[in-house]
Amino acid sequence: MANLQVLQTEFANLSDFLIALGDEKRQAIIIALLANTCDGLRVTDLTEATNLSRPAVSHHLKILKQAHLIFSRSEGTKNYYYLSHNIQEIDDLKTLLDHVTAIINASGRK
Amino acid sequence: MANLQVLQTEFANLSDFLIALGDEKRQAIIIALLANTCDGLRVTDLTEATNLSRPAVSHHLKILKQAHLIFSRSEGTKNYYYLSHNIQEIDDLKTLLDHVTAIINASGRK
DNA sequence: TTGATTGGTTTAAATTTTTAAACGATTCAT
DNA sequence: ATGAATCGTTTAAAAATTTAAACCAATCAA
Repeated sequence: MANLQVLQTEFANLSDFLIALGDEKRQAIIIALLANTCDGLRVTDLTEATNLSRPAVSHHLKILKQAHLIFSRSEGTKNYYYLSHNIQEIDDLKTLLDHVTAIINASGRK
Repeated sequence: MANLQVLQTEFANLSDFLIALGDEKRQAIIIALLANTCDGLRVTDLTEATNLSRPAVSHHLKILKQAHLIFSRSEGTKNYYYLSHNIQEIDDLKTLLDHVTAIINASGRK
């Protein structure tokens, strides 16, 4: 039924995800990871792909990880970063968008 | 087919929209507008609904307007703000999310 | 016309975000 | 062990965002 209280909660829960997706640098990281989902990419790979410094990449990876967009695997000193194959937030965001359009349509018709 | 170039364009075109949606203050404005889509809300209404100052509300309204989320109508000195009833970006964002999941699923299966 | 109301803008300050330099910890090869 | 390589962290600086105070323009009522 999507009342406004539910909507507010959905919005709040998706803030980190939306902020993570909105930044162009992080979009570049996501796209680089999308291009290589087989064995993961390391920080140095991503610095080349994005023209960012290593600490900057590391920082954005942390934000993406907190937003549950990526995860990582360690082999010795090497860390491989992947996109999560099952991103719950994608479905949650679609649900939120559906709720918004439902409310807009309902009030427009009354 | 959603290759990566297309995806990059889709991402870039939605940056403003995603950034606009990610901020909690703007979420509060959106929710206030969702609660009243009949005759619109004025800046002073929104300052009460959000506990923001008038310049802050004005600033966020500008960002929301640039993201095509809202529009306004003037009656004399009074400006009424509405949610757009037809937000193209919502459909665009859903398309983008579908492309992302399609790519993730395709590579996970290979 | 005068005074009051509404609300956008500008400037500057405060806050947050982003970045880089330096450092530290761990692993691997020799 | 020793040296090299990988990469996260911390600190501080730079950049961007957000906010408020003050100001200005336009409209309306008297």
